[in-house]
Amino acid sequence: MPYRRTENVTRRLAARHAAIIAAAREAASEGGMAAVQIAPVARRAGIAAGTLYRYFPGKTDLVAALLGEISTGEIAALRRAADVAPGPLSALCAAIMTFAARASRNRRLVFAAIAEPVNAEVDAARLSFRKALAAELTLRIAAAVAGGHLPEQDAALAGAAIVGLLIEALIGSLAPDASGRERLMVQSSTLVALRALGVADARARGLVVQTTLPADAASP
Amino acid sequence: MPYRRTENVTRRLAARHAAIIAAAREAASEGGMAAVQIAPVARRAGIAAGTLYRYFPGKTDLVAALLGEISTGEIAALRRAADVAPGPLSALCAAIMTFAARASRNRRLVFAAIAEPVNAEVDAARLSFRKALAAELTLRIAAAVAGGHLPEQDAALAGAAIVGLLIEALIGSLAPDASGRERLMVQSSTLVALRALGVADARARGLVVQTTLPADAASP
DNA sequence: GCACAAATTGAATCGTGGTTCAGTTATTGC
DNA sequence: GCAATAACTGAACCACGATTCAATTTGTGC
Repeated sequence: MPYRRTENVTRRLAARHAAIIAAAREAASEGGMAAVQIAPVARRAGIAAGTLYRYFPGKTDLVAALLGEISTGEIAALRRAADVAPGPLSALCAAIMTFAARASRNRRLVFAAIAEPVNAEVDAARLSFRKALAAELTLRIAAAVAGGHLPEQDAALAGAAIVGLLIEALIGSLAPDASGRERLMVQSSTLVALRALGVADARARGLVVQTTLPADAASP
Repeated sequence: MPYRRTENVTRRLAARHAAIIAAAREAASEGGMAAVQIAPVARRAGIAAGTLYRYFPGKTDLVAALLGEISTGEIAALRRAADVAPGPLSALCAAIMTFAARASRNRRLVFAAIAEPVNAEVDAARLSFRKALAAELTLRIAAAVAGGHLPEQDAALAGAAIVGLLIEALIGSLAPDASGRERLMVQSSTLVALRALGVADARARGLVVQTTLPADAASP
């Protein structure tokens, strides 16, 4: 019985799988979801178009995988930042700022992942990213409310609202420049977001200024 | 010289032009931008596909016209509501609530118009809708700030943020039901939006409760 | 009714981009 | 080196939806 998939090959296959997703990510970062096309992505990954189909049954699955990866990464970053904060309110602030900071870097990619429809099937994946994001914030908001740091409110509604607020303020039809201004934009947006949750202005300012994000808050 | 376009014909042509846009609007209301396709729209309008091209040079122009109409209508409604309010702050509140209320009705249509990419050319039209919306709010925010009813802030950033906040809270990955709950959702969202601008909670509640919208605030 | 022009039709055409597959190359165990 | 199997290639194929256009109908002025 000649040929059994050897360790070596398995590793190469896995590497390619990753390379394909990475290529899709690059494409999306540069040109949005519209730029995630089979042929270009395959070329970027250094394989033929047909080969891609040995790794993903169809474009839908590729995009879903990409969204999944992005989602996982963003949520993880957000948690990491929140978990090192001293209290519920500063955890919430850290979570918000982290999302804002990361969205402000990779504008295009995050926007594509969160707001660019592709087709009905992929939309499920996009929705679950949005939901995960909102859910994470909702959790933190609820915790802060429970601790008496925020007024009573519908945490789920507030979570969703914050996501929308940040997206539009930072990436939607945003100020076209923002070079260098980014840090300021992130802080201002976070401020508005905190106010939306009922944090008094003075307090919010203090929180935002003293919040330090983990080193990786804005990278991968 | 037989045949000169008579008054009667002109009227019919104009009616068809309107019928086509109306058909496109219906399609978008039901299935989002993806459902705005030449053949179905033409069928709805009661004409053949080819005929549509005598009214619009291409699909892009049709969609742009649709977006323009929606934009004009929404902005007008928003102004109407704000203009009858007694002061800058209640005008702002009325504007926000009006947008929220109208978006909450025609979810699909407003979402399509504001957030569903079609192609690069149409995106210009979509952007200008978003911008017009944000600009209108920005204006009212600036006025309220000037009058000392709101804390100093970047009105443009705030305007954009409010648009995003409302969209996400009301139509994005929103609660799937909302039947009957709509009125409540609109009020809650408006509350959050006002807080985001720095209106203290109690005051915001008062504003929202006492705000009465013009009769047409939620219809065409 | 007739000549003329505009308007309309809808089937054929075209472009784009995802998907398939017959042929080729790589890998493995002996 | 060889047989057996997997992986890979890229050009051909296909689906979908916008656009075109020759043929037809409708409207106008006499």
